[in-house]
Amino acid sequence: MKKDRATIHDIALKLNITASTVSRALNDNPRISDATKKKVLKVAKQINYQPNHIASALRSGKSRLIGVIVPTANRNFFSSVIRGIEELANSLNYKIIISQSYDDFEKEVQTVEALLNARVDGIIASIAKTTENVDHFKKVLEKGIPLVLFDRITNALEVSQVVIDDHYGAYQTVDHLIKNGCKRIVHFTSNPRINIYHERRRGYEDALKDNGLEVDPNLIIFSNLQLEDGRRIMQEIIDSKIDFDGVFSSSDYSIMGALQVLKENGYKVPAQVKIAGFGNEPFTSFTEPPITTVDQKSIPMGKITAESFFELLNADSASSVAKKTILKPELIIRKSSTNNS
Amino acid sequence: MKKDRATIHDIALKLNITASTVSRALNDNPRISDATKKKVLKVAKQINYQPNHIASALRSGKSRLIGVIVPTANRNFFSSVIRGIEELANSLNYKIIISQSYDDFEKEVQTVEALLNARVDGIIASIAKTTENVDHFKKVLEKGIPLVLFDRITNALEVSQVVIDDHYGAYQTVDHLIKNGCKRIVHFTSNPRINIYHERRRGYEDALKDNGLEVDPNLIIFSNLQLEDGRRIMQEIIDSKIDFDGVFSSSDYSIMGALQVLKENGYKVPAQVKIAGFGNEPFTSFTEPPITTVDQKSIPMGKITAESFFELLNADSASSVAKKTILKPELIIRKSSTNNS
DNA sequence: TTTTAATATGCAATCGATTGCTCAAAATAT
DNA sequence: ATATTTTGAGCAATCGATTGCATATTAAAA
Repeated sequence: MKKDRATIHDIALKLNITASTVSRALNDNPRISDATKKKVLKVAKQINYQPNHIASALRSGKSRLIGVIVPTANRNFFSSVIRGIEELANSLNYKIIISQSYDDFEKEVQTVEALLNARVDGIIASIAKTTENVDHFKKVLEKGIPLVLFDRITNALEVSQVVIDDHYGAYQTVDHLIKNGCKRIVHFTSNPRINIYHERRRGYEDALKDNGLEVDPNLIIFSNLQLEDGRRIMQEIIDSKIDFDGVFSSSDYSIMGALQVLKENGYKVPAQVKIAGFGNEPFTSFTEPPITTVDQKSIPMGKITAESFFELLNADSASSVAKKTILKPELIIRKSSTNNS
Repeated sequence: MKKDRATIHDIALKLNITASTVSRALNDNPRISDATKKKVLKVAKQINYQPNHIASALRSGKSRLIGVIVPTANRNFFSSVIRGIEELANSLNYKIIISQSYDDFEKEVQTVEALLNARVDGIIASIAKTTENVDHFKKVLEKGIPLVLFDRITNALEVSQVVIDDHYGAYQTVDHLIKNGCKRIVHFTSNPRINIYHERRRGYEDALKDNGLEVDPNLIIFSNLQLEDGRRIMQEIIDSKIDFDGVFSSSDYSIMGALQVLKENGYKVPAQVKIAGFGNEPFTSFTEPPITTVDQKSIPMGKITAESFFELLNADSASSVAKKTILKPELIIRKSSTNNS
């Protein structure tokens, strides 16, 4: 069990040259002759040399690590985005450190700190639900480290951002529900300080108005949008005898809970109540009936997020090219919201 | 936009002491007086000093990074295990680098290599489905770097491992199906070189035998166990007119596909066909009927995996304490497999 | 043949933190 | 008052790779 790893000095020793030459040979520096390069490569392979990225990072100041912060990797949307980021990053010889904030502000702050100490070359993040203050991200910018936000963004920061047009997605969905006969549509939403919920709600309201329907505040319910929240809220609405014939949720999880409760209470979906969620989580296609939802274009989002990141990374810090990319989401119509079923 | 980060030398300069002293002060070394320590701490805070882990890693040879390789983070089981690992790791001041192999052998090999180059202090992994050769993991061991495997393990390696008792889980499930009247149970399985599928199949066969039923090779179907595989296989079985009254799948995804096809073909579940999956993915409780499945105890598994890892890390490399932990999974009985529905 | 220009490599400093060894000053013991 | 400890810090090397600035050798030009 030999623990010692080969270094460029070991190679140098064997060939009776200096470490500098070895280093240059390995980096394909034109100042080194092909003959030497070949010899170096050969010995490197022979003694199983593996570069020490730590040493290189210290010297160059570049760790080739990117910190990625998501609320939770356990969601189709986030893991797809991560995959998109990872693909581009890996092809450019970067590794990503995935960290989860679990939607907890404190954890997010600590994570940012830890990533900075690990000397990541940049950070890509989607903000936690409970985050109301972004000083920790400001610190990142102050250090001149590239930062790109996606999906859960904030306007308090001058950074590159990638989002979908949440207003559009919600508008399309609600318009679709109305076209299918809904007149009293309940809306599940969450903390309005979070851009995505705010925008989706605006889309909901605008669609109602444009179709000559009234916005009834009693139909707009705030929660954490988990499955249990959907269940609880749906039951409360049913119990309160409020009149409704549709539900549009900002999350697939809470609409799932609502669907369960609706069925438990004998409501026919979509005959009596039409419903739609947001996020296109895979399970929405497994339910009975399958649930209409909005696809967030996670793959392109990951790709574009990574592209924006590397653009920033390669830019001369002076011309900080903070730009906002907005993708169009896609309404996925399934049985839960249509008449002809 | 100042990019320069403070170092211990900056602190030393301000206080007219040496960097060594600062370093010791920050590490609370007893050889430094309290007065000096206080001054150092004060200046450190004042100039917003943040330790450079890279430099420290180079010198100490410890990066305080743990590489975690999973087939995909986009699965409830894996993300739960990751969470368990992360919690313990963070509390000990370690960060984890999560990498996904996407169940691809080549990617796994590259990932291991990349993690080694990043000089992680150890690796925790669940092996990719397509991996048939574990030389890349052997290399990890040869370097004396702690390696712990969970769930998808291999016997070709002398390392600490954490698994559930797959045989037990499968046995319980199949026994349950039989007790509920099934006599011809189809089994969806995958590559038998992967321990979990092999064990689950053994459990399936043993349960049949112990109940006086025959093992019919025609009922054992190999695939990748994705949803589409489940759909395809189920349709093929139906088309082939093979007699069956139950399906036990080694994966929740393929049983989901099977359920869809069964319903599309007019089969009543569970009245005519009883089904059960494995994994307790959240969506199994959302389906109609909800699907009986096996919970893999992901939270304890993550915790125990991390514990085993740190045990190895702290052990004197001589007494390598490779140990295997086996957790009991839990059968979650739902409507898809019971009579009284 | 001498000068100039390429070409190939070496030297030594550097990145920031850590640590074994040395040493001066202060405290205690004889 | 001298000898011995104890305490607090400094010096310099180290981790492994990189790089600006020589330098030696060879080739081409004058």
